[in-house]
Amino acid sequence: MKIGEKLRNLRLAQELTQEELANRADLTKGFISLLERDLTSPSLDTLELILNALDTSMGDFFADKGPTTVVFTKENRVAIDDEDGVEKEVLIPGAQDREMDLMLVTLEPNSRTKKEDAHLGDECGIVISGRIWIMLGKDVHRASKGDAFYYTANRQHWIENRSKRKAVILWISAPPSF
Amino acid sequence: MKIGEKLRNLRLAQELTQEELANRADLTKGFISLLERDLTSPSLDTLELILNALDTSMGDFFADKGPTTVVFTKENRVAIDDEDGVEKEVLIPGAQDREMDLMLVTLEPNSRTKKEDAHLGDECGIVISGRIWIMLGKDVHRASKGDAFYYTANRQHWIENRSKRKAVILWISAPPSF
DNA sequence: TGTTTTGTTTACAATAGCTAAACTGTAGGT
DNA sequence: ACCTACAGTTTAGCTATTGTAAACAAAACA
Repeated sequence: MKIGEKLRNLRLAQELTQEELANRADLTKGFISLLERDLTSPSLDTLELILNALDTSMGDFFADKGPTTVVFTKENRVAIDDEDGVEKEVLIPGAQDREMDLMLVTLEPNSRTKKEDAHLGDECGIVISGRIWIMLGKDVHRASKGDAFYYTANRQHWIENRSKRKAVILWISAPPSF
Repeated sequence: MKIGEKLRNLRLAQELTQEELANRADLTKGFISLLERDLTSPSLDTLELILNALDTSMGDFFADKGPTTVVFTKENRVAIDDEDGVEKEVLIPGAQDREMDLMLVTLEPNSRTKKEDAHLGDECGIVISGRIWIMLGKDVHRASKGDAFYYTANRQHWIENRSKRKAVILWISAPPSF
């Protein structure tokens, strides 16, 4: 796996020499040189030392790069099938190569989204209007207009609207799972 | 670094035996056993093989765990100082241990947010009302009500409202950087 | 109880991971 | 032009790590 360029860019961004980084990480500048040119590979422990010295983490380091399109208009939205009474629109299509996925979801009264199985990553969002019931495994959480929500998607989860009014939410998943 | 428990949980979640995972990753079940009990450490290439076999990625694997609080009401919001004419509210405080940060930002006409330096991670959001100008280094992107936006925060960036009407946006950062 | 399945253990070999030190290229000062 | 300092590169070498093979142990099943 090629990590050299990324490491070099991070080091330069912090205005460090190979020797300075090596000192911070308790390594040698020769090794840093080999790493940045992908002529060797560090152990996990060593990589962690280097990333700590660069004020970053494994998760951030391995997060995929973002795309070039910045603004996505309403025309870009892609509707996704879901349960009856639920209208799902991906606001930023092609999320496979992105860190997050943004979705606008409208739930008619007494409707619910498809159940999602546990997966890696987190989800969050905000209630634009109405009220929702966030189902996490066996746990139920209620959120009203203006409330935000956040959870790790390590249990089966879905969202219900048990009220008599339409609910609209903005739903974000990192990494994309929708 | 301890990755054994995480690997085991991922393997069990996919209902694989150590031998099945080993086969998928072109390794031996003995090695999987050692890994899951943190009695050895894989090389980066080998870890990548294993994570691919588990349908995940380095970024996801090393992403930090999420929190337990799920719903955040308006009372939880925390205002953040910014430039004149800009009102910033973190919707989910305590984002240090989360994958994403959610912020509601109101920009009065002819106002702008503080400039943020380049950092690791991505940011996205949606324009709730009004219009914004997304400044990415030297690039300018305009977004109107209903538009979503997404970018990698690898350049200095901030948001302006160059219109004569108030703008309200929902702004997400992964990992949190606000 | 016996068999199968799954996980653990360990000796071992190959090589990866990292160092130390010398070398190279560039920039700046005299 | 020469010298020095700085930053990066290169390479020989060594040790510990990485990963295997095969035997053993525990758990599950019939």
